[in-house]
Amino acid sequence: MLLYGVMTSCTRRSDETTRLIGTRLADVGARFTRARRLVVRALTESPGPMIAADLHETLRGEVPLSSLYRTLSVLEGAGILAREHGSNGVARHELAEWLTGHHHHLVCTGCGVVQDVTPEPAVEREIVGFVDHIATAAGYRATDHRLDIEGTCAACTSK
Amino acid sequence: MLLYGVMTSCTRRSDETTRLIGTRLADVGARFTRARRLVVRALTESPGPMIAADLHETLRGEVPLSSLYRTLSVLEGAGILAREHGSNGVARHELAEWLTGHHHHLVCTGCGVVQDVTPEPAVEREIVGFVDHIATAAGYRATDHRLDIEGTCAACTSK
DNA sequence: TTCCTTGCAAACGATTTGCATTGGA
DNA sequence: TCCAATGCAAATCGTTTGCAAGGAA
Repeated sequence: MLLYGVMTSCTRRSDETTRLIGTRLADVGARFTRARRLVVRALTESPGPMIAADLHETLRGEVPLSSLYRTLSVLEGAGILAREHGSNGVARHELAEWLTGHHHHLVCTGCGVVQDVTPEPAVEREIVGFVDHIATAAGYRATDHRLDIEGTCAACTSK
Repeated sequence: MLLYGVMTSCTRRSDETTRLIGTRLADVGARFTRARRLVVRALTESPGPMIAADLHETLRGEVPLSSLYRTLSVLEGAGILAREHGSNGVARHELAEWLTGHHHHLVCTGCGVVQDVTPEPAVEREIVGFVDHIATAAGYRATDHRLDIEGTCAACTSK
């Protein structure tokens, strides 16, 4: 069985996640402020990474853009968020994998939505095996990998 | 056996590649100008994708920045180049896969160099299988995939 | 009280575009 | 010849930062 949309199905654990995040912030001498809670919550409830503009709109004026960017920067510096860049170069933000679990991304070329996918453990093990094989053969020591799958989501396929 | 650095080992075919590119440009009503030849050559000789600033420097004043960007845009519009975005959001450019063959990227977290890797066919087939499996299970129809392997290259590992 | 955080406005850097000029088929 | 391509300067856009004001421990 394949799990996807991990975070949305884990909201019952959001208080535990919140506690972990508070601790991590304290570790780097930062506070768990209102804006930071709002951003973490929005990302926790999202099925995939979000860009700053989306967050800004979702938080409807609660957090001005510059503060939002600073919030994202602090959370990333604390290792709570991860940043990546979509095909247009705009930064996408999501909770780090130590909070969500390791996962990959399905990118719909139709509507642009990005969705998390967690392969079943056996599949992920195979992928890791190939990644190590490829890296080793090229003289690299692999530390991480990112698999983006492009395609059309169910809704866009039926259009 | 693993092949990597595909393009550098294929320079003997660069005249054929050049012809294909000229044809493709003609198809979209564009000319194969000096600047476009220079950019294509630089990318053909590179072991991996390049950012605009690198190209600008490599072409040492031969092509002003704005023209370089327009050149990249035209070549991408014609399907000759592909664009992706590194961890800092800066666009990286490379020849499209119909010219280079399908490949993935090894990203060195030490020196930032990005190198092409072409897995052996059996490995690539397995990867495609997993990609389809994962996409299908989530209701997507996979059309493409991108695998970025992060790690440390031989030089950085020994440092 | 002491820092951390906020919000506004201004600065930045990568990329794009208007416009007059140049150049290639 | 004629339309595409060029190059400069100015404009965009996402993102970052200086600085003074506000807030939590």
